[in-house]
Amino acid sequence: MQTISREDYLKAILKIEEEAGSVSNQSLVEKLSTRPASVTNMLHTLADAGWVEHEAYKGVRLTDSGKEIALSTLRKHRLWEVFLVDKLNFSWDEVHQWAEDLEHVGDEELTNRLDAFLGHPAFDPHGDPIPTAQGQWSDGRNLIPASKAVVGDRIQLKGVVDSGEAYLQHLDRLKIELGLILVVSKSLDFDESKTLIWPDGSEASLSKQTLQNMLVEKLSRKGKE
Amino acid sequence: MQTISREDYLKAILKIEEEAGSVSNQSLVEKLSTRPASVTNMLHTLADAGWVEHEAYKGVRLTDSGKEIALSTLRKHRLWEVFLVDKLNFSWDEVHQWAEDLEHVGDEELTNRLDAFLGHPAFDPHGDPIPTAQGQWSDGRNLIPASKAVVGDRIQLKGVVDSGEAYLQHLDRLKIELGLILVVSKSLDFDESKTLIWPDGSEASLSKQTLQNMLVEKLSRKGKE
DNA sequence: AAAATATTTTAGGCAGGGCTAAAAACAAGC
DNA sequence: GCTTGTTTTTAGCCCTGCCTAAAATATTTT
Repeated sequence: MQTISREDYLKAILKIEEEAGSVSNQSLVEKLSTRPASVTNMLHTLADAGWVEHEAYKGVRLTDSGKEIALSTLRKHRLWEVFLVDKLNFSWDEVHQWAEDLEHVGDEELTNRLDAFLGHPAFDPHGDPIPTAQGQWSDGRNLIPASKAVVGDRIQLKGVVDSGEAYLQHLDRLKIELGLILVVSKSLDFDESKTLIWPDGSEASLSKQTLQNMLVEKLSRKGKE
Repeated sequence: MQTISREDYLKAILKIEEEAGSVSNQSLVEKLSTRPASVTNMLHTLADAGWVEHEAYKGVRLTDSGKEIALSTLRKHRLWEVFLVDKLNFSWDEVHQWAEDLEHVGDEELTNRLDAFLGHPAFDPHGDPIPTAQGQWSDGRNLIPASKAVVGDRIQLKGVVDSGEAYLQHLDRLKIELGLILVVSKSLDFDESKTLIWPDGSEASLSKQTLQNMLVEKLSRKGKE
């Protein structure tokens, strides 16, 4: 049985704060696949440590020190993911679980050396931004879901909303990977699917679902990036 | 507080079996810096899992499956040490603790990829042999403690008996590292210290203690390896 | 062989995280 | 404003590994 650490909770709270604004017990139950009572327990632990502020029945908020730990853990996680993909040649759908373990190893010094060894990557294998050693991680990019692209657009895949194994493997089967440039050739309004053209000239139609989870950068309609 | 895992116990039992032949509760208490009751507890756990055979008051012995796990853990530990030194530029006295954590991450697949990435190293940064994926790890080398070398011998440092921080840092201060070739120029029988000559011509006298912990290969008295 | 010493095991607890079942608080509907 | 239903918390217990203190077994000394 894989036990969920304090850091895992902090990371989850951080993500939910961003996605939804407020963090309920329920939202943590879902994100972490655990039970309400376990969450309540842990929130007490985290509050006692000064990492969150918790008001019974009202939800939870990261304190500054909690956020610092969450970002530092996220940084380690994403750097190790880069290591696993770039150096050990794992594919992007295989790395999450190991990174989950690796993120609990090492201190700031080790993390910084790993960062340097990897060449200070800005994004992980799923296109998620890697926080800096100083805890900065404003994305800076202006990405939109591919579902928002219209006919004629040249779009480049820069990230995914869902980095679950199933979805990533689905993209693999479609020969879609980070950096790939596609052109929207047709848009079926009734079911919101779109037909896209690959650089090699082949084309295929992607479902609304698939498109919503692809984060793309819109390149100029004809020219270059 | 850093908790000692089952694998750590198996590794310790393996080492003590080799060093001393039989493994007492006491020997584990010392090697793992813990308490007798904790050891007894864990030995029950390990025996229940079928990894050791334990007879009360008589000692403990690894089973085949226990030995397999111990060797596999040792392999992971030593490969990660190579990673930390070769890739992240840590020094040989800094890596043990992190490797202790890293060895619990990943499966055989990850370990084999790490092994390949590192170029299938045969020895870790302290000169200890790295077991193969098949659990082989006969050393093959014929190393002797430097204390056994006599005047005129050319010796090359290939390993250390004690890989504790203090000893390794002591060697660092003496500009002694793995691979270094020294020549024995003088031997003081009364306190068993020896004077050695470095490749750059400088010389220094090492104590019996220091010499006993250096594992060297005796090169031909004049020629090459 | 008895006494004294050393080692190992049992007994009983602590802490971290997890769980179920039941109670309490909040939110909605009428 | 009361009833129903959902969410959150409390209560009580499990498991792993750790600990101390005390009892049991070995070993050594006399």
